[in-house]
Amino acid sequence: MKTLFLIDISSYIYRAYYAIRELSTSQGFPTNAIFGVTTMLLKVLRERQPSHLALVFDSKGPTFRHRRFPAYKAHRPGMPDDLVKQLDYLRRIIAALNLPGLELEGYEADDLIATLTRQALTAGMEVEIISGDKDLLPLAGAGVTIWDPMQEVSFTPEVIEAKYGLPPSVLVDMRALVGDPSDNIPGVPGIGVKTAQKLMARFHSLEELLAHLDEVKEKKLRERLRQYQEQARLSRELLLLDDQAPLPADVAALQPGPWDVAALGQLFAELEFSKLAKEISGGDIVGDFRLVNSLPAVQEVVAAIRAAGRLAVYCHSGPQHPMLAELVGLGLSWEDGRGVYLPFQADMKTEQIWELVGPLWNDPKIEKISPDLKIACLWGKRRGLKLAGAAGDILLASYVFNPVRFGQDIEKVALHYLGANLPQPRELAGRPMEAAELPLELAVTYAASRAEAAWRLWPRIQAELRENDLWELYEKLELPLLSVLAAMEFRGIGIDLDFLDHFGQYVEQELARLEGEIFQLAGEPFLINSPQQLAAILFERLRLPTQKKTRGRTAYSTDNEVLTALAAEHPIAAKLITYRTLGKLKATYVDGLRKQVNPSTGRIHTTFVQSAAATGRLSSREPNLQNIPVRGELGSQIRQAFIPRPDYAFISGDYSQIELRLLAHFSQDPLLLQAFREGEDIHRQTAAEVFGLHPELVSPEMRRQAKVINFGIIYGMSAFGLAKQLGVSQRLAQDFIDRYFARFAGVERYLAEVIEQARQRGWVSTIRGRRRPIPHLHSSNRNLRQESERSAVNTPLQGSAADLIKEAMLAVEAALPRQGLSGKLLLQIHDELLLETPTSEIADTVQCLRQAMEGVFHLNVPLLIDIRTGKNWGGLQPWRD
DNA sequence: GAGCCCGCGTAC
DNA sequence: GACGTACGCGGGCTCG
Repeated sequence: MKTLFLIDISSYIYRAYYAIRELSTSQGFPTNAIFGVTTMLLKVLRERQPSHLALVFDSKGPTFRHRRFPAYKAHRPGMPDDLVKQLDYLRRIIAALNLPGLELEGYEADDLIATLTRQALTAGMEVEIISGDKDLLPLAGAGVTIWDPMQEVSFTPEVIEAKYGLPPSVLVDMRALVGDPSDNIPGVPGIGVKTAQKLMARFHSLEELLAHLDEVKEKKLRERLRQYQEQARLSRELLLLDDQAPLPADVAALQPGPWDVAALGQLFAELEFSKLAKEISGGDIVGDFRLVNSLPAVQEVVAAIRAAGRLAVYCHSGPQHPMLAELVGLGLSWEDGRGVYLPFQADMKTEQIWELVGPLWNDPKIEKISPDLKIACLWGKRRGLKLAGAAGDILLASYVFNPVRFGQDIEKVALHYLGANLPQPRELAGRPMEAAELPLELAVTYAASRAEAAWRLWPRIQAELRENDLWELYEKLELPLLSVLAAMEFRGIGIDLDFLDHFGQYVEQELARLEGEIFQLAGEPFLINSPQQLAAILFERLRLPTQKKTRGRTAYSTDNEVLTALAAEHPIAAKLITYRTLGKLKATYVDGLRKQVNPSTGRIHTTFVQSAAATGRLSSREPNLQNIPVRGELGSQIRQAFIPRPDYAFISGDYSQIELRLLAHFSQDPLLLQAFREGEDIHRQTAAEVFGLHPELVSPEMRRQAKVINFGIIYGMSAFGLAKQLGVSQRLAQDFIDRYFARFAGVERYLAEVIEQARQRGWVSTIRGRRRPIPHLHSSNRNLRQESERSAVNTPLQGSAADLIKEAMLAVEAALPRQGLSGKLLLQIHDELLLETPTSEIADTVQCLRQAMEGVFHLNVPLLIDIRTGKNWGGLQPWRD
């Protein structure tokens, strides 16, 4: 038997809008209702595969109920703007899904559903109503069920009877007694669900009840029913569904048609519904992907690439760094729709392949494109090749266009621009699998499709960069930087393993000792590293006073702040703090670093990720060398394990207060400018201004407070945050902030301008024109809005600092060889560059570094660096010229 | 056992 | 709820 599915679409639009957490595109366009409704529709189509279906809409104008009872639904507020905006997209998605829709002026969706239900039953069909609305429950009956796919509940007459104690047919009469304030249906005052259920169980209908009112024992109730009987009748009339709406009686024609997959893909891409886009994309990327496994065939490929003059590359390997792994194969593409795969594991010798392919790497006339050119550069370096003609890094370019949308994920970029699904290893193999382990024939598709996608993506992304004034940032800064980063990763940094191991042994002993003491004090052993178990010990067993909840607010926090407060209460707290510190050192920095040492070189090769941070900063991973401890006696021991090559020394150049200097530059605040121009200690100067003292009278405590205030300004901190940080009252913190802005009025004005501009155009920018979308500045959610304001304030400062140090890296790396110096960049730690240089060249290298870093941009204040040198990273000493 | 989230801690 | 940007560890949960 055929089933007609009737979808109460209007109510789902509202429900999705209110039920789904704030959801919008990276540009701030609200998408929560679109997403919710689309997900629901796809779920219905997927799970029920309906042959007959209709989306039923409410009519826009007044209905017979409004004419009957003018107050009907009178208190309903109009549709929120954020929802109105989404309707057009929904209309287009429904059109692309090719689903029939019904709407009739003067009728609510419920009436149309009732009418269609009657028609379908007459035509011998069953009906499934897709709705989450109670109003439709009376329709349930033989051949009619109501299903809410979002709650996964199905209402049959039996379910309804079990839930309400009444058959569906009586529900209307029951609700007529209760009324519905949200729709202004009056009902009988003083009668609730319970009473109404009882009455209906006894009398079975409103009219029966009114006809036998004498039989109602309770006097008050009886009188109320008598007094309000007309109102109850009116309520029933309003609630009763009209199944005689003048619809064409052709339910058999309500059939879904074929999807317009291209249109859907385009819509989902615009809306940034990457998961949905993937779900509907007719399938994997299609193309002609060939295995090339003979040397003559490789020669033909090379010739074809030379003729094309451009080459897209995908380096197929495991997830490890190129310095620790082997290349499995190369995916290559030089024309739309086609790609080849060169395996390094089958019949051909790796050396022979590289002999043929290497000249392509070295040839600047052949432009290179890749999802990740830095990796290609590194694999080349392993073979002694220099990657020339680097042009199109897909992930990097996508990041420059929008640093927050896709992460480092070629699959998402391809889906967005090409509407194509790049198959994952598990899709190809039918089970979870490491990419590098894929059997040859699957590796061909995997790698060649990625190269081919990069090939087609590049012109698209390149055009987008040019159209948005981002081309220069890409071409002049980020693209050349990737080669510098590759060189830094390739060099790695030396590690004194003996030192690290000895330190590790010491820490381990200390940990064992502390563990014993902690168990003693706790009275039982437990997992100290488990916040859950630790909280149980502290707050239940030891009955220590609880401090605060965790961020999820599910449990009591045991973080450092809490333990510090507890230190006054119980000796266990101080030991836990030390245990945590040491445990972190051991697990993350001793053991973690140990695992990353390249056994053949004794060096650590981090990966600098150029497309990760929303502000334009780099990040570092496996291992993260940008968060090696520096504070504390024990922490700095870790830095001492980092050493230069024999007869080399480390040089570190550290921008002094670069973000505050940028603040002075952007805001043009006279006092801040003056402070930096006079070379003052900026925190002391701030303290002098805020506390109204002569700088020489500023105490160390005042300076410390001023430093916190300065950081707070950069981060958009509130009085609450400042108070917490300083350990003063919120009132006093607000007072500090007020006095700061009274003195540095230009700063206040600038920060307000940044937010206002971001509000207007939806993004903020940095000194080199990098952009970051700030989507939620108009949000009605205060948290989200304030979070956006803080990002808007912080990003131009943090991001401009990132721009400048990146430029300095290019300058240093170019200047050193030009001056015949062999010092090399090893690490970047956001505002610091670490180099190693032959001991004999230290002085010259320092001068070169200083010039490069300080000369990178002429701010309205001096841009200064602090230089330190030394024989390990932990013991660097200030350099004196 | 893999994969994910949480709580926490490290850096700038 | 309340300070911006990252990454990584151990515990613990879910899922297969």
